[in-house]
Amino acid sequence: MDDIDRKIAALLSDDARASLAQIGAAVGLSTSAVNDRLRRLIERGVIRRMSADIAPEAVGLPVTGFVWVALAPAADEGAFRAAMAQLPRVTACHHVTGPWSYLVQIRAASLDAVEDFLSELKSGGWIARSETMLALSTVVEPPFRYRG
Amino acid sequence: MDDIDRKIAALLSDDARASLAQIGAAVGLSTSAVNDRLRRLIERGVIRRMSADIAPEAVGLPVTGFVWVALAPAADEGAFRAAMAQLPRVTACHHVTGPWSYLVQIRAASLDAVEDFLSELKSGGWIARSETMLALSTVVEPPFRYRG
DNA sequence: GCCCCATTCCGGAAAATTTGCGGCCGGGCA
DNA sequence: TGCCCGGCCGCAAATTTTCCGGAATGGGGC
Repeated sequence: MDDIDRKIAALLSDDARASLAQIGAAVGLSTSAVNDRLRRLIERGVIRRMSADIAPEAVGLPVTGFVWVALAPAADEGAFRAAMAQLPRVTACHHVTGPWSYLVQIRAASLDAVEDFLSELKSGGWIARSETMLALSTVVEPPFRYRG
Repeated sequence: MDDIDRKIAALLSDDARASLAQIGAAVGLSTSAVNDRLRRLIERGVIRRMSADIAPEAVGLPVTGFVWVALAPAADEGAFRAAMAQLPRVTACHHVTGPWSYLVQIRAASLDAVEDFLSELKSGGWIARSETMLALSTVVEPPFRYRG
């Protein structure tokens, strides 16, 4: 994990389709050397995947919501996590410090869909309390992974 | 933007290195047809980019922080947005509903680095008030784009 | 019904890229 | 000095992408 590896990681973060020759030219290595490093970066888990960043509006998911969740005292936290990990509309879910236990980010087709999501959370018996905020506009956004 | 396009988008979200032949086999099209559709998806902006998802810990950024920001009344909001867009440590920034104006997500090398970020925000004169929460653990996370 | 146009598909050839070697070089070490 | 090992290079084979022309498909207009 030297500077060249970091530069390769940054280049591929920007354009995962860059050819080995292009990368090699940028970092001063042959295609073979770049290929070796790339293989090692993937093996070591430095590169977790190559992913297409999909425009959420283009697939009918224009709404971004943030849901603060306080888990119910009796809730099965493992099951909650498993459920969040499985839902394709959940784009992020973190256990956080502060008054809430989880911060869940979702992408949805409409405000109705956001409401449906909250209903599911409640009827699942997981949450004691929640608060939802919507994104009005987005300045910076990580790549969106469309999971169908 | 039919079902096949959506399936291609989903497949490439999962693995941007899948060959046209593999995708073709999955959706029942020839490589040429898949190539046509891929080109159009990119042209139309449905696919915004192909990106390598980097493990943040592997590049020395183990800390995830969420900063809720209330902008100072006199703050230049455009400049604030431009600054957020430019900072490589800012992984997300949304204008949101609720008591705060912005939600800023960052990746940092340490708690000290988080503090430094907050100091910069304050000394920039942008924020009236802020609250920071840290991620204790992560259940779901979008791809991380390493920007150097 | 018929023509025309646009769109999307296909197969195949050419170009580009990736992959899989063997060999070379330089640093660490006994 | 001599050996070993990691990392690099160039080259050739295999794979993939790109770039055509031409064939189906599905409306619109007459």
